[in-house]
Amino acid sequence: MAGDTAAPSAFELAQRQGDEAIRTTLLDAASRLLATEGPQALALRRIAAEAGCSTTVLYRMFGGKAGLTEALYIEGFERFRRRLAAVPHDPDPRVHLRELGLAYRANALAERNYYGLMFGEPVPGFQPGEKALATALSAYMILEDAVAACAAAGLLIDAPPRHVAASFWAAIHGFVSLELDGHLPDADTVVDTLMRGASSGFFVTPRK
Amino acid sequence: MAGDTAAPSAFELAQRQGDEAIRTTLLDAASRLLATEGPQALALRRIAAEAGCSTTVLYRMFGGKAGLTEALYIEGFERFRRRLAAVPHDPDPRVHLRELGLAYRANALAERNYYGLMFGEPVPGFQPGEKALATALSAYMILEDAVAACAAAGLLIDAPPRHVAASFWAAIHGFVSLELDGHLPDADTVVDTLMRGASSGFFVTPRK
DNA sequence: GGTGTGCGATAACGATGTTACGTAAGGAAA
DNA sequence: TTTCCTTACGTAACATCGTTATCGCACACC
Repeated sequence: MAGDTAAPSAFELAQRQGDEAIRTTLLDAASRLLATEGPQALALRRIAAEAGCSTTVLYRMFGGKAGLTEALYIEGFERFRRRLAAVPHDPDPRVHLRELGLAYRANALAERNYYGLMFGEPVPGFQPGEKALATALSAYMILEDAVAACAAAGLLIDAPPRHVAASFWAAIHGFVSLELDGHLPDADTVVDTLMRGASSGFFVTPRK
Repeated sequence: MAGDTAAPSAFELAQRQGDEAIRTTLLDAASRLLATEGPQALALRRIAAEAGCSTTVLYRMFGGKAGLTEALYIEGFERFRRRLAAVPHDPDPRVHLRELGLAYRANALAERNYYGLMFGEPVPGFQPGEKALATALSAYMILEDAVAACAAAGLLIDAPPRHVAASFWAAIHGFVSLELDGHLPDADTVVDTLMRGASSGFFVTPRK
């Protein structure tokens, strides 16, 4: 009959373009499952079925679940870094830092399953490897640079800028974690108090 | 021969004292496994073997893995609350709040597997129920009361004390989370900067 | 054209949470 | 005391998970 050949799966299409296309196709399927159904849906059989292939391909591309999780971890931090890098530079470095904090929160809320993968531990045995931690660091550097800009402008308290950056990161990260866990019912208003506290806590008013 | 009766297991000993003793025995075994080997070791067969019984008892006592996880979650927050409540009350409420923050960190470091269970999500599908969240809230209330004491002493900035308490919690919680994840190599010095920022950010010097 | 190499699907293995089944024990009623 | 019923427990089976072994097939290379 006419309909002898079924529609080619995403995997079959990618297969003609080399391993890199296969890899991104699988990663896309996994990413979609993570975003829409949460980390529970990150089962290898599930991902393979979604892409239209068998789990063997996942082992060839990622070595196993740990490798795939790490790839998603890196992808999450990449998206994170891009979002932070896209925040426009306000002339006032304090304002820029504040807007980075708000973008941090917005990104975490928009892709909470990625955020959980990056900072929670929804995949039982997973520990990020060297490359994964480097990617995380590159995202964090955007925050640290913003704090360094504040320091260069003489706006910072007398403390190592790196410690201030880590403290600021801890504050916004903790806030987001609690919010995602449902511990902060009125998070929208709390974030204002948090930013106010960070402003008056880490900054000094420059003597003109 | 003489050695006909083997040594009675922990479960058999508890069995003679009623269901409550059985429950605490199983919870003790699970708690020990969690503390020493991490959440990976929280397998029902493993816990049952440790206590000397079968998994059926776990289902009768806790209804399944979710119920047992919730019991451990509550136990973790209970320990947390007790530790925070044991912090001596410094006359200066600001000092008391600071020491609560340090106790928060110390407890998290001492029982990091419990902390991961409470704030991470190492058991794939687990969501805390109503009673669990209430227990968590009672621990948090100690922090909120300390902030309220600061407010009563006229030491707080012009913001709702509840928002200040939430912000303070977010900061120390985020710091601990990052430290446990290995993102803060020099955590010991960062905590000083964080506390300094919180002090000058959320407090005002009272006008005598 | 033969040959080998690697890729992918299928199936099996161990471990997990969960459920069904059989059994023994203990108490209540006759 | 005897009988019966309820309850508790252990064993075994089932579905699902990550992982690995096996087999077939297609393509490339000589």
